[in-house]
Amino acid sequence: MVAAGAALADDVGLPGLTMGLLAQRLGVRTPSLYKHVEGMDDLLRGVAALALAEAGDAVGLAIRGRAGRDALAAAARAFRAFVLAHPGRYAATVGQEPTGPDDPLAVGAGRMLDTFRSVLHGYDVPEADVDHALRMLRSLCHGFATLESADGFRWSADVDESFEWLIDFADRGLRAM
Amino acid sequence: MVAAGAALADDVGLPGLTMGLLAQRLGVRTPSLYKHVEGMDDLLRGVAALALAEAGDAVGLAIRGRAGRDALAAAARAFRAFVLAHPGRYAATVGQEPTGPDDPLAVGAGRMLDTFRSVLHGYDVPEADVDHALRMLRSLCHGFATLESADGFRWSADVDESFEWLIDFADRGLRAM
DNA sequence: CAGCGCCAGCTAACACAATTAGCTTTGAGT
DNA sequence: ACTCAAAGCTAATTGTGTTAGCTGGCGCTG
Repeated sequence: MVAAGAALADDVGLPGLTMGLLAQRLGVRTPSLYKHVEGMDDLLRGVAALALAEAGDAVGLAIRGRAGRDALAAAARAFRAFVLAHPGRYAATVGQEPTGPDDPLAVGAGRMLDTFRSVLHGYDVPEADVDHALRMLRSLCHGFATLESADGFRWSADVDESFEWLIDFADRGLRAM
Repeated sequence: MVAAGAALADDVGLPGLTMGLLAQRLGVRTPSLYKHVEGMDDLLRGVAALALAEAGDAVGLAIRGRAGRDALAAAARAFRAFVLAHPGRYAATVGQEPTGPDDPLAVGAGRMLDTFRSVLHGYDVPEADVDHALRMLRSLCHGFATLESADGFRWSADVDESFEWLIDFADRGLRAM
């Protein structure tokens, strides 16, 4: 049922995700949803956790057997592809605070983080800089993907090309450390 | 009145910005707001336009008289500072599509863009790469600032330090072109 | 100065989303 | 066959956005 909510969010956008619409899509009356979910907030946290887990899996799978520039490019592309394919569920992840360390939300985020950390292993990043580099990669990927999925890049140049350029930029910067 | 809406959004968060609360803060009944604004959507677009204009001014002012690394650092810091100081109104800017080329939203975005373009003038970026570099800078700044304002950086390392590191990274990458 | 019309407020009312309470059905396990 | 819990339903409440239609004040014009 959280899965149905995630699919609906992808279809109609996160703000369009409504209890009534979800119930309708499930062929059920609205109050029945509360037998499965505590409320809208709970649903959103569930969707966010699902998105994080799926995205983490996709990125983790993409870098399997790769290292260095290959791994970075694969991870970035997989991340962007996921956000573009599932804009609604990804949007649910921003602004969610895990309730505790074993919250599915926290473990999903942690796995994603570990994946990017392993990408950095392919570069000579000093230990003290790893956290900063991680945040940089996250800001880049998150910023690009969310701007693109919100139609934030309106002017001319080709967006795919920009993304490849961006991967290249990050790779050169990391190799130069 | 749009200004009051923006201030309220900063106080209570964008989702907390409600017609009723805004009316209350203005000492007026809710329906009276519709004499000044067409509705919630219109209000949000107004807030977004205001935020874009203010942010553009702040960044433009920050780089005055600077060039190269100085300009880049000043622009990035001003941008981040604005988003942190005004999280609500900045959040209103994402996902807004300008209705036309003379929409205040579009001109605000354009001015911001030009400012960053002038920052790039301080580097030897080939003409063909300027758009890509612009998108990279926007993704970096937007991604970092939004993640930070949504409390997306939970783990240890110091966030200010990460941001300075990120400026440095971008500077080195741009100088190496 | 009287009258006119507009601006900005108000009340009443409606639509729709989230949520809760309490009843009913159904199906699995004893 | 009996029990009970899961999952559905209807009815009702609250909160938010929005529209319709009325009203009081204030500047203008005759």
